[in-house]
Amino acid sequence: MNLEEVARRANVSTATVSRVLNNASVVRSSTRARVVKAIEELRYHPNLHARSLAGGKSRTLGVVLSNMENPFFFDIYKTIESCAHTAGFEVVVSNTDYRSEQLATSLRLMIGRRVAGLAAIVSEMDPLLIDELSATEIPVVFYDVGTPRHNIANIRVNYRQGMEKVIDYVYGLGHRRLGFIGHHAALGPINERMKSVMDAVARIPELEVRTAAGTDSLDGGRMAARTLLEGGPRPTAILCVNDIMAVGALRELRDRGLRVPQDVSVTGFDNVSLSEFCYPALTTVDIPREQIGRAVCDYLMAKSGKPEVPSPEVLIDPALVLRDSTGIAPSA
Amino acid sequence: MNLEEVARRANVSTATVSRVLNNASVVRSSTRARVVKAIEELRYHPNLHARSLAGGKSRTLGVVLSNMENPFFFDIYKTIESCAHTAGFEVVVSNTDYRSEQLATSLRLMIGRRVAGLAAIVSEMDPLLIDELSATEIPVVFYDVGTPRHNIANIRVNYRQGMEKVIDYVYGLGHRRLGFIGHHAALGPINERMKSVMDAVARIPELEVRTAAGTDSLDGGRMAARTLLEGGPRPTAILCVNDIMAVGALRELRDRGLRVPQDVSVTGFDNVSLSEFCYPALTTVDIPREQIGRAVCDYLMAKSGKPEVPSPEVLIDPALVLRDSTGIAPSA
DNA sequence: TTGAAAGCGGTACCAG
DNA sequence: CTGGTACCGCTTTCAA
Repeated sequence: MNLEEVARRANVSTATVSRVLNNASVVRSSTRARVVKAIEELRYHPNLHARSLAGGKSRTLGVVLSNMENPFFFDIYKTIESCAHTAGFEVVVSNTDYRSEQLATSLRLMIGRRVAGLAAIVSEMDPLLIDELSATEIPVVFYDVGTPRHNIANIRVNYRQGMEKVIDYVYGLGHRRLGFIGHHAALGPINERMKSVMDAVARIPELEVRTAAGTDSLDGGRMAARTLLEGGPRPTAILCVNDIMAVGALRELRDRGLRVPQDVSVTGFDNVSLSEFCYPALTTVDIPREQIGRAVCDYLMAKSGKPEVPSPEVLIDPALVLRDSTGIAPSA
Repeated sequence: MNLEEVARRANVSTATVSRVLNNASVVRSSTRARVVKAIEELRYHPNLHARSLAGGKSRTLGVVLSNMENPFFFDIYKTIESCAHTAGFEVVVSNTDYRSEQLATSLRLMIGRRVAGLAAIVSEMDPLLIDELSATEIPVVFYDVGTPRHNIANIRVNYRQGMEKVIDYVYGLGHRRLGFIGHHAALGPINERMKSVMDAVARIPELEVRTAAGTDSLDGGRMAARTLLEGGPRPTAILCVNDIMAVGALRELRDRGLRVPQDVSVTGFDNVSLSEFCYPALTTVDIPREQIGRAVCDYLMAKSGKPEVPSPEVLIDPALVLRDSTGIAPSA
């Protein structure tokens, strides 16, 4: 089923069918009616591959995420999608599961699709891949990783400042023995998140911290908490790299008969919706995911076509959100 | 950047470049090396649109979901994706947010992409859209909706049986005044889910039930619970259409100082991971999402190409999962 | 207002 | 083993 069949049935040329499909206003309305009729009768659906091949331009944004299952990423994605849709762009998404090999695959897939713009909301980034992207003419936005380059913009959150707020806060509550739960990708010493925690702790000599890692999931949080609780003196406050791991940690504490926050305080990060629905509601740090998504999307769509557009500046100082999972350190 | 430029640089024809790209084994290794070198130097990435246009076949599956944010849908998607990937298929996904207009858009998008197979894991389906799909030669699987047709298979879960189990269980615990929380798409009297609940309740004359609806989200569950609790005599058991809405309901009950399960029992549905991590852990019904995803994927990939493949039979009798959110009816 | 035809970037068949 | 070339389905001048 293609243009030609439609054209034949409507007694017009393929050019004309193409015109009504793209509602060029030049078509006489009687002709248009005939074509529309043929299209419906034939249940014709234009081949999008042919279209983008012939047209040259894309009107599709690519979004690559580390873990769509984590609402943090999903919320950003959702914002990008709705923002793109209202502007008449499509969005195609891909998940990396924090695997750098999958990242390469996903990114190349997007390049192959000749997306109009590419958002990489991922934790890790191979410099060679960045070169590869930079060589294309596709506008790219990275979140929280890498540095600006040709056609590559960056948008970041001041994770460090957020972490400092958390640590100062629990310190103020009398906590001295801390635990930090991260996912594997966030726990290497090279990692920005890890460094932030360590540096923030190092500012205060009385503080000590032990770390543990799991997968970026509810269960990963539970497992990491288990490791933490079985691997040495019990921390009085457990800081988590994000909310879902914190919810996992809450579960483990509950299973062990430890009360939150009376026995152990817990903090999350991101302020995803779940952080308010779990029990106890999580003290966390708000990362404005909508703002991030909007900035990414606006930039990519503006850039798509235009040569130079200012890089979006979103280096936010995230705010602490106090809820019920933190309290005064026990026996303090 | 295209085949021709690569070909020129490597002093071969485009046909040969195409061959090394598709690793046809016929290419002399010295030639191949030259081509590979050119590809890398030029940072060449094949245009996937051109490829699928020329090739004719697709190796991409389309997945359309009502609400990716609900882990129920996401888990199915994830299974399909991993299943497809290991078979060398790509997956492209689209969300409808329960909006039938968006469903039409999504489905047409998939048709336009000439996907090799299409999974529609959605709650509602316009018969006209089904006709439209049936007219294409794309193999389609619907979940829980519609009936088999040309090129259209169906896969369903015995929701009714699951609901009956829940109701019999809470009845056995002495509950007589029930509340049911659904999302809007699941609450019309035409809806299968709604009917299941009503019929299951009707079997037992002593039972009465009030219903409320919200969006399919944590917050929707909370709001629906609020409606239920403010709109009449308090139910002693609140049955929810799925787990995330149940978690939302738990929150509302907590806010009102009602203890679960001492004052009110709550049940979920689906048995998503969160149901085990919330507090109290939810009594729910297990829907084998992996099995569903696998069946969908296997069918579509088998069908893609072959003319007739048996329709996947997954009419499961889902199992009740007892946890901590249900108990004996108060003052019973 | 409409049609003819030249691509868009690949694939695959047919020769050589 | 390699090259030439006819498509794949659509868009887009250029003429009529």
